[in-house]
Amino acid sequence: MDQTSQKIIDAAMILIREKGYVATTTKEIARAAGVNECTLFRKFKNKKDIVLQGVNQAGWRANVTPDIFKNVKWDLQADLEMFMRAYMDRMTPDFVNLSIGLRAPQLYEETAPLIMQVPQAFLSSFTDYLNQMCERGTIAPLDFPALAMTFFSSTFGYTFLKASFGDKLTKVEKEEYIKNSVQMFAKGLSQILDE
Amino acid sequence: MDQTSQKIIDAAMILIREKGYVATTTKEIARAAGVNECTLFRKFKNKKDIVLQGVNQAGWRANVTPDIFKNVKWDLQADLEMFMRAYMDRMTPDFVNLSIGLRAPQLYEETAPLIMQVPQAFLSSFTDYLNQMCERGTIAPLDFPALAMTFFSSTFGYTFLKASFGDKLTKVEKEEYIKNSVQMFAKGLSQILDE
DNA sequence: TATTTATGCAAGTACTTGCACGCATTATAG
DNA sequence: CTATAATGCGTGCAAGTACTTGCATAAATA
Repeated sequence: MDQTSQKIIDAAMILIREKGYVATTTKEIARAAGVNECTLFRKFKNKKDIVLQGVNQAGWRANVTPDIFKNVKWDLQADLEMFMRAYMDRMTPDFVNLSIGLRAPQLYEETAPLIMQVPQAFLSSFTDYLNQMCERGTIAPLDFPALAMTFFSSTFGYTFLKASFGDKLTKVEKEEYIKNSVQMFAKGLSQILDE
Repeated sequence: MDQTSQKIIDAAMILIREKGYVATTTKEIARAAGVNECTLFRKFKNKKDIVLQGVNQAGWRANVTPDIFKNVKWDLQADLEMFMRAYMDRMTPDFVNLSIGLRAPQLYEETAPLIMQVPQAFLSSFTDYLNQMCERGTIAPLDFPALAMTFFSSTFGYTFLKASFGDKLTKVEKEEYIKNSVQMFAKGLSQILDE
């Protein structure tokens, strides 16, 4: 990937996360990239080609991969915190807004599988973790796919809502949210064994 | 509101939730409404005016108001189920997609406060509920704004993810999700008192 | 019946869109 | 230094954009 093409991709992705795919024009992309508009079409097939190459670059994807969940301590509270924080640290408002900006019918079919990779990685890693905790006897056998979905939904939900509405919806900050949520989840999950 | 104007608004809102505000053209709106394009501009100031009148109509807002949370039974498990189900029944994929379609910089500033009303109504109603449950001695005093955010985030998150990815992300169905989530939340909230 | 009102229709405005071309200039590599 | 490739620039295009205008017609209202 040569420097000019990269500048074009970067400019396009930034504009898309600010105003969405449809509203982003090739003229704007060119101006933002500091190149002439026709250069876009020499480097890329068309506008769609630019963003498809963009979403396939590691730099334009939130770095939420299964291996960030590797160093678990098999301590429920500590691990839940790690899972939630790992997602929130990597899924910044920028990535949330980019995901939304890519939600154009013209390309959603092609980008959705990529966007979905992050939730899928989180869910499968976390379900695995719960299963192993169950095998270790730390938590009771439960519907782990459903509970993993609950935990992820609350993690994703907070991230998305914060990115969308900022402090106008809630003044609860990230650390306060993680602390209280994890405490409740940990108790909700482990309590069953105590009975 | 005369019949023609209503047809125009309805057509516009449906198109917007399918392809977003920017990608929806006035020509399409007119065709979908079965009227001539120039009629749009006789009835409304401009394209933006159409959707602003739309979002201000009750029919184009998810009917999540504080009073649907009124008939609480002061039974934690039952009430949590009611809260979550009330939101999910009313916030259909259609409304989720409409909210996303309205996320255009040209009008987000004006629509965001309206879109935010639903989360705000949920959060404040639910925080009130937790406070009253605390006064009744059913649950221990905790950080209720944070925990309300957790509960709402998981409710919203599931709804949003299902609307976005359908069954491709998770096979966990609504009732299964509600049942397991509520059970964990109820235990996570009430358990503190047991100690 | 007479008059207002709502609408359709066709044409046209001014502007933007993605995209293509030729040509001059620069940077790079042999 | 020379040849090749990459780029900037202007121009142009066909189509599409939101929006307007003038006029005919039909329906509702007086």
